[in-house]
Amino acid sequence: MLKITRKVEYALIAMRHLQNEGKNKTVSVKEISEKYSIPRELLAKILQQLGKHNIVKSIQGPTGGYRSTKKSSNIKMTNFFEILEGPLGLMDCYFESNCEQLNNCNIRIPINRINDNIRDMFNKLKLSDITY
Amino acid sequence: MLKITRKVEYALIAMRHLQNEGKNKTVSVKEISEKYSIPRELLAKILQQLGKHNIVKSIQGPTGGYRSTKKSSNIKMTNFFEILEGPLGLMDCYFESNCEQLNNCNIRIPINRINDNIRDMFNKLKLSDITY
DNA sequence: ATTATATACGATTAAAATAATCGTATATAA
DNA sequence: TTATATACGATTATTTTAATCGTATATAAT
Repeated sequence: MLKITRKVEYALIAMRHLQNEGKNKTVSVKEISEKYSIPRELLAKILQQLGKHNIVKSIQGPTGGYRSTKKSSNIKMTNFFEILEGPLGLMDCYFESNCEQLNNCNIRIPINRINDNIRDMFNKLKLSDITY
Repeated sequence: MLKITRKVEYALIAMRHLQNEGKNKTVSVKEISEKYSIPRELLAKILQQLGKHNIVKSIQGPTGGYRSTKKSSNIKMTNFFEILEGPLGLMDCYFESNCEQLNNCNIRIPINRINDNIRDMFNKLKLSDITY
């Protein structure tokens, strides 16, 4: 529990790489996938997702690839995670609750309180805290 | 990602129940499993695990069941989680590293730093923060 | 003593979530 | 025109988590 997924792991590795190597050059998925032994197609999809949300910019065609766009110190980790993994909560009922047990669930309130703390923490944490 | 597992969820529900109802009486797995619609065998195993670590005390035979033992304000959530789920880290290499990529992994250090923060947070958080 | 009702626990099976791959389309620099 | 890049839906494989099963043991009540 509380593990980050490979998807997020790969995304972070790629972002850090773009941050360091990709300042003034575009970096292809191939280059990153080979350097860090990440399945190419999977990484491609991850970067596409990040592209849709303007975390990176894609350039097509040969000599194409990716660059980071926003200043990573502006990107909250909560956002970053949720782009890749959807709503971030210890339990699903933090966001939506079609849970049948809901009525006699006795931990919902305290768990949601803790969830707020975790979200606070990841709101304060910026992508740059990882990529620098 | 970052979700608590059903195992932990069930454990917390049971602990809160023991805390409230089980002050002066033993509570059977059956009672808890029925009240909260938790699979009985699964809950049994969870409580057995907690029993081994003296978080609860088991009494066998008819009229038997469980009681909570330690004061829940003394139980760190880190411990509680790790009894049920093993080492608590965002990535496995926080604890052991037979990871081949390790050399050219570029996010290990920052991720581990964040992990320390999360562990700090869950060390300060006590079971009683959830069960009261 | 016998019975009914509890926990103990290893082994197995089922279900769900993640990870990886495949196939086809499109963009574009050389 | 060709080679090399991203785009993306669909499928398959793998791993993790959840649930169940079967058998053994403890013990209170009768």
